[in-house]
This record gives sequence, C-alpha cells and structure tokens, in this order.
Amino acid sequence: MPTILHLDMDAFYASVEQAAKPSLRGKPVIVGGIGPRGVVATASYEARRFGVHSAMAMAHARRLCPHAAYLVPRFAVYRDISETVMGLLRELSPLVEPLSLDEAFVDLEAGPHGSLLRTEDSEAVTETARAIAQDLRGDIKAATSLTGSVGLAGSKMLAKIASEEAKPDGLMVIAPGTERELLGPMPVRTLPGVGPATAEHLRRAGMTSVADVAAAGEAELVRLLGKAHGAGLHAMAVGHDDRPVVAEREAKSVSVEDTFEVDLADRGRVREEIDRLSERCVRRLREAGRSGRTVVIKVRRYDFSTLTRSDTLRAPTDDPAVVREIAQRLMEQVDTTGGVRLLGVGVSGLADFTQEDLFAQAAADAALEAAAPQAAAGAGEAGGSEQGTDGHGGEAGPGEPGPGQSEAVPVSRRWLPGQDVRHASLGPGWVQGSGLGRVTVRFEVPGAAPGRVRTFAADDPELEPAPPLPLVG
DNA sequence: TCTGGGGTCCTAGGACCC
DNA sequence: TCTGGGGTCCTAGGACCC
Repeated sequence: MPTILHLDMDAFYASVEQAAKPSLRGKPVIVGGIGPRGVVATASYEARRFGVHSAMAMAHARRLCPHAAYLVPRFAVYRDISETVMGLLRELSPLVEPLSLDEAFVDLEAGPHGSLLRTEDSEAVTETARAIAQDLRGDIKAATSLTGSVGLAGSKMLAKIASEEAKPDGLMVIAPGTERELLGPMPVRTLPGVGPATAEHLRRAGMTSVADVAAAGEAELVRLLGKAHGAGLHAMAVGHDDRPVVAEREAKSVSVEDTFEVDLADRGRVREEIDRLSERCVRRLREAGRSGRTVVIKVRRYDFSTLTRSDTLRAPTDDPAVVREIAQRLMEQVDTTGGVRLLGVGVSGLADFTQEDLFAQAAADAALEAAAPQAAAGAGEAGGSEQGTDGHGGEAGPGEPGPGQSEAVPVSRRWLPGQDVRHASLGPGWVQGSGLGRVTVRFEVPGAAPGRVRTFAADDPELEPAPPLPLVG
C-alpha cells in the first residue's frame, strides 16, 4: 500500500534564493562555492536548461551559463526553512526520517491518518494518501512560498523514485501491483546504491535496465558485486524493499575538511591547518555533546589521490589537545611531496559522555600526558570569531588567511555574492557582486517587486552585513 | 579552468584471542 | 606441542548519497 511518503523540495537552495531575491525569479541561479575550486550545490531549473547540474565544477558552469546569478549558500536560512518543513511532516507522523535539509521519508501508517490507511481497499488507501500529500504540498507552499514534490508508494525506494518522477512541483502515487512494470524499463542508475562504478560493472555484464538486473537473478549479482551489494540490488530490482522509516538516527562520526584555493606546499602551513581543523572538529563534536575514540585525518594530494590515516584510543575523548596531537602525529607520516589540495580531520567511534567515560578519559589523558609531556595543555578558544550571520562552515573560504594568522585579515571584509546586507539609509539588500574596491548591492526584500541596484566603496561605513529576512512575513 | 563538504555502509587483510 | 577454525577489533580504501 502507498503509505510511505517521500518529499523532495524542488531545486531547494536555488529556489530559496529566488524567493528571497525577487529580481532572480525566472532567471538562472546557481548556488555553490565561489572560489576557483568551487562546485555547484544547486542549479535552478532555468540554469539546468544550459546543462548545469549539482557537483559540477563552478568553472564549468560559468562556461555553460555565464549570465546566471552565482551565489554563496546561506545555510542558516536553508536550515530554518527545513525545520519549518520537517515540522509539517511531523504533523503527519512521528516517523519522519530526514535525508538532508530538503528531503525526508514519512511513514504515514504510524501517524494520525494511520487507521484510514490500514484497510484492504487499495483504491481507498491511494485516494486518502493522495489527499494527505496534496494538503501537505499546499501547507508547504503557504508556510515557505516554495514547492516540493511528493512520491507515495509501498516502500522507501519506490516513494523516492516516484517523487523524482513527479518533479518539479508534482505528486505521484505508485499503485500496488504496478511496481515492476514501472521499474523495468528504467536505467540501473535509478536504483539506490547504483553509482557510476556499479553501473559500469553491470553494463559490462550486459545489464542496463532494471529489468535486466531482475532477470539476472540473485546468485549472478552476488557473484558480480559481492554478498551485501548483490543481494540488496536484486531485491530492489524486483521491487522488494522493506527498510523501515527510522526517525532521528545518531551520528556515527563528525568531520571537517577544507580544500585550499592553492595547494599547500609548506609543511608548516600544513601543521597550522591541521591545528585549525582539529579545533573546528572538536567544537562540532562538543556542540553535539559527543566524544569519540578514533581520530582520522584525510589528505588529498595535488594529483587528487586521497588517503586517510587513523588512530584509536582506549577511551573516547573530546579534548581538543588530544585530537590535535594525534592528528599532527598521523600527518607526520604522510608524504606531501607535490603539494596538498585538501586536509580533513574527523572523529568516529562516537559515544555519549557518561560518568564511566569521564573516568576512562581522565586515565587516558594521564597516560597521554606521561607519554608526551611537551603537549600543550588547554586548547582555549579557537580564535576564529564566529563571523557573520550564518555561523556555518562557510568560513570565508580556504586559502584565505585563517584564524591562525589573524594579522593578515584585511580591514575591509570580503563581500560575498548573495550575502545579506543593510545600508544605513537605503535599508536591506544583498550583494550582487564586488571587486576593485567596490561592492554592488541590490535593494529588495522577499515578497516584494524587484529592487534597484547601487554601487558603493567596499569599505563604505554605511554598509554592513545583516541577518537574513524571512521568506514569508 | 576539472573535480566541495558532510556523511554512511561495505570489504579485505592482519592482529589477537579462545 | 601442533593445527585449525571462528570471532572481534582495527586500519585503509572505495562506492555511494545529498
């Protein structure tokens, strides 16, 4: 019965920006990293017509669609809207499983409409579910001014495929009994867990459609892809998927990473960045109230070859000094000849802090201190002020002078395209572009008519960063 | 002017223990 | 004392997802 609902907001980040910035409605908008090594996070449908899509290099997108608006993501805004939407989903059922800011599964049977959906009459169930979904789409539109697409089916996989088929701004219900005829002709990439590598593997074995995979049989797929993957894939291909909707899963790891605008060649710089990343990682760990036993570093070299090194403690820690020392020691063993493109620091094997953990950690700390007496105590604050409006990892951007060298930060802050600002007399607006000591601002607000553009000196004292405005007043 | 950042899960090999 | 098997933990890498 079609009682699993999948919601997917349409071109989420780009749609939020178009709603917040009236002059961008109906125009190609591309949200992503602005630096030389940025990639596209989301492209609006207008931009997709030029071939721009997620995960594409920003430089490539600029070639395909030079006249688009290129904006940095404003995660604080997206998170806010996401919470509103997830709240609406939780009115339908306590079983809501978010997959990202803009996507979630809902098990409608576990909710207040459950009794209406637990009948044998599949046509009645389908109509009830359809009505619930249409009401939801209306509520989302009213609360956020944005559109989302909904898929309804008897399993997570099919619900997700249905929402994809429904896009944009649509609804699709997969009626019981129609699964295999719908799925059969679709390309193998439609199935969850089939990426470029598996698709190529299957193609070489003569399978390009879901029907091909179903016909191959489980034994053949297990032989080809291994036990877990092969068996899982075959089940999906014949329309079997009994994975439950699971609300609030605990995170199993926390990590941070930075790609640098220019490869790091100097070991001293590498050590500085490892320090900064360790601090950021531990800050996130502590905000989550967690601690972990395994410290991992990640290194991507100039040629994109990537490696990880890890070390596991006897007891979990959330001590910045401990994480920093381990990360530095792991880094010492990595050959960085040719330069480093990316560095990352993570903690896994997470545990909640309990009394026992605290005892164990004290012992582990003492042991570590005995082994390495030169290790500095007390990491103190990270130094980097939580600048600006969206305290997210945005952090101006790698390659830019970091907290480690605050002297080097220029007096006039960097204006980023898409950023919210306020002018002392002209009011709220957003940065359209900047450079050569100037910044161009468009003065407009959500829900109003497109506004006018003015250009200022980059250090104009009347201009300052501002908090974002709500989409719906 | 190629290729972000934050995750999850699986596999394989070696160490170690029973 | 020798041999074998199984289970668990750890490391590293790869594929995949949004």
